[in-house]
Amino acid sequence: MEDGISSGGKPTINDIARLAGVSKKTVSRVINRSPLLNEETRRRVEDIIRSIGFVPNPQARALALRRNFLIGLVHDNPNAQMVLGMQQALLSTLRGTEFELIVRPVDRGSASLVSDVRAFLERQRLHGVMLLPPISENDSLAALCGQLGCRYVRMGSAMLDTPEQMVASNDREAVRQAVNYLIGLGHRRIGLVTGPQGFRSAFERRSGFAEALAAAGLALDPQIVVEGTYRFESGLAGGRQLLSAAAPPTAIFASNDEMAAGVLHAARERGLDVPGDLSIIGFDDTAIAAHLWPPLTTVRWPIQAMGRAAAAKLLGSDGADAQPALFPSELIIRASAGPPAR
Amino acid sequence: MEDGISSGGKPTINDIARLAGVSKKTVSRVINRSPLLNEETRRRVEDIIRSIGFVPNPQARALALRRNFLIGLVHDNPNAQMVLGMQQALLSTLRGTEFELIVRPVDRGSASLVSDVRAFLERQRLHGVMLLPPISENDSLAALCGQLGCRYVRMGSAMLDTPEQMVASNDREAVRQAVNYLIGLGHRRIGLVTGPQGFRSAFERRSGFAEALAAAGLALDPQIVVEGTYRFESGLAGGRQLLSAAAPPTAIFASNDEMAAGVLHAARERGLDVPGDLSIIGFDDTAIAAHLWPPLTTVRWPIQAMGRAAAAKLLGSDGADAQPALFPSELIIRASAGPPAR
DNA sequence: TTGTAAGCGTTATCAG
DNA sequence: CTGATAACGCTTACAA
Repeated sequence: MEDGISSGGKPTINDIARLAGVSKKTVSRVINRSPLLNEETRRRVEDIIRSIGFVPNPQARALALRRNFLIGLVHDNPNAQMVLGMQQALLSTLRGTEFELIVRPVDRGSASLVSDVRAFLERQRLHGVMLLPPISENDSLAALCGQLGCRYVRMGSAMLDTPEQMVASNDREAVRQAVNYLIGLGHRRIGLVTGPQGFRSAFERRSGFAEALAAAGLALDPQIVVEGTYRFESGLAGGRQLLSAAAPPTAIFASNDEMAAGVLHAARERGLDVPGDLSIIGFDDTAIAAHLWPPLTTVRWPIQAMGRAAAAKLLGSDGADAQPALFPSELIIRASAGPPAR
Repeated sequence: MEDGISSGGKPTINDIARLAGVSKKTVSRVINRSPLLNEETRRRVEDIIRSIGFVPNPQARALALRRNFLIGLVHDNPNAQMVLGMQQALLSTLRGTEFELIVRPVDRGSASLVSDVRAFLERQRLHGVMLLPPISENDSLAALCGQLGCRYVRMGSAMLDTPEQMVASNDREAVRQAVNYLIGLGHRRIGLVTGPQGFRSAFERRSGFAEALAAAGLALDPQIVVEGTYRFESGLAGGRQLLSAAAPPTAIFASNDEMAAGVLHAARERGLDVPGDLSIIGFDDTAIAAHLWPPLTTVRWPIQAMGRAAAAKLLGSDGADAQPALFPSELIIRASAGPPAR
């Protein structure tokens, strides 16, 4: 049994070392792509590794390196679609690497948020974490990561950090475009359902809305602005309110698709034709958007591209710096917005 | 520095041992709730652990135990809502334990599916895995888990395994109820959009459909049965086909909500009133269902309860056996189904 | 360029 | 009941 595999379990670095006639440290160097290694030695060891089907034990590596091969996805997100989209994007980049994804929902309302995350990071010794909005907007969380020596990337609606640790959409600009589109269709009285206060995305979208109106010389009538929660019900309530205003809008921008769906319901309740009597634009291009009737004109942000870039930044592999930090959104024109009937 | 914490890093089991004046093995026993331990010793060690804020290093534990404190979620799922719902449910049970969730999408079409999963399980040495449909229907995968000594729980539309390793809905029964509801409303000609062949859920739902018709003495006319893919587009196409049949149905059961949304579009295209001219029932009660117009009557299965039960089974803690394996679904009556107009 | 010895922080073995 | 001592599989000094 001189050159066999050690008893029972999977082959270890020792087996490879013995078979290759080198020390385990050399095998370790091969695994870790150390540059100071005889090219021939490397080939020989690599051949054996391949033929045996040896895979280094991640637990042992984690212990020795004091660092796990795990990427964390930390979020407290009201938008299931976004979480899942990001997850898919991250995983598509992680696939084929030795990294795995570990998902960690947190409670942004909790007083212990920061200490919870700290405990999580310290325990798991993650290679890096992805922070999704809205907790990505929490600077103490980012500071914590830095302090713990854990890489991080924040996703947000605006640049909140250095480009190396950001993937950002430009919500303000995207909403400007959407509103300009409505103005171009002939709308002069445009209502707004905002997102909840305290969300940066809500702020950015509202700002873009206001800027577009201002640029077109249109007034922002507070009578047709209502705050929502990003949930369907608030869109429904907001829509009812706007449509029962003394001078109702001919178009409504809802700060996300779910609320836009609510506005659409409100329009239906009043027997309004969309887009004939009321144009509606949403934001996010979630699955629901294309499935509504009429299909919803909305803003799509490239979550797949953002997620992949984020993963690349987190892995810190070659070309991580080449990854963009700002990702333009796109107005997806469907049937829910059109020229005003009157 | 006699009784201080060892330099730099976090406290280890050694620090606790020294402070408590016991061996590290004793501390280990306390951590692992060994029964053969002097009660006073235990208290003393526990006090120190608490006061120091010691948390055992999971990487070291994983190495020594050859078993990670991780639960895997393995899926290849077309239904984002389900994946996310299951994730939330699992996490809500894992929260507060030492376990973390690691998400692993796989490709069910791949020839290397089983070996991919094997590699994953062997590498990560998971405590347990949750298998979501449709790959949960793959018996070789389940066998693999058993063989690797990895706990597993499968989610499915029918009992595919022992109750200890199953959380199942009863899709057949649920669809029977849904179709009975349509029959009760007065429908006699009911169309069906099935799920794709090879999916157990599609089979069960179709069976339930057929059984309900048979029980009511109604014929199952193949002219108004069409196979879908569980995607919106196939629902749209299927709806168009059914509605252009020589004798179109007055009601359609779509095997999931996404296809039901497609059927709804098809009805709108023809200017049909729903539910006046056509009743529609879906399955899943995904987010979209309540947001469609009219809100969709559909079948809801208790994914949260299933996920929590699954997590309990995976952890194998007290009461794991008390967890149910079969979870009844519920018909959610909204506005998309009503009495036929004629 | 390669090897030796000493960890990383925990648990298992097997005496006391 | 408790404690030395040796794993677990890999990496980082530090030599050679």
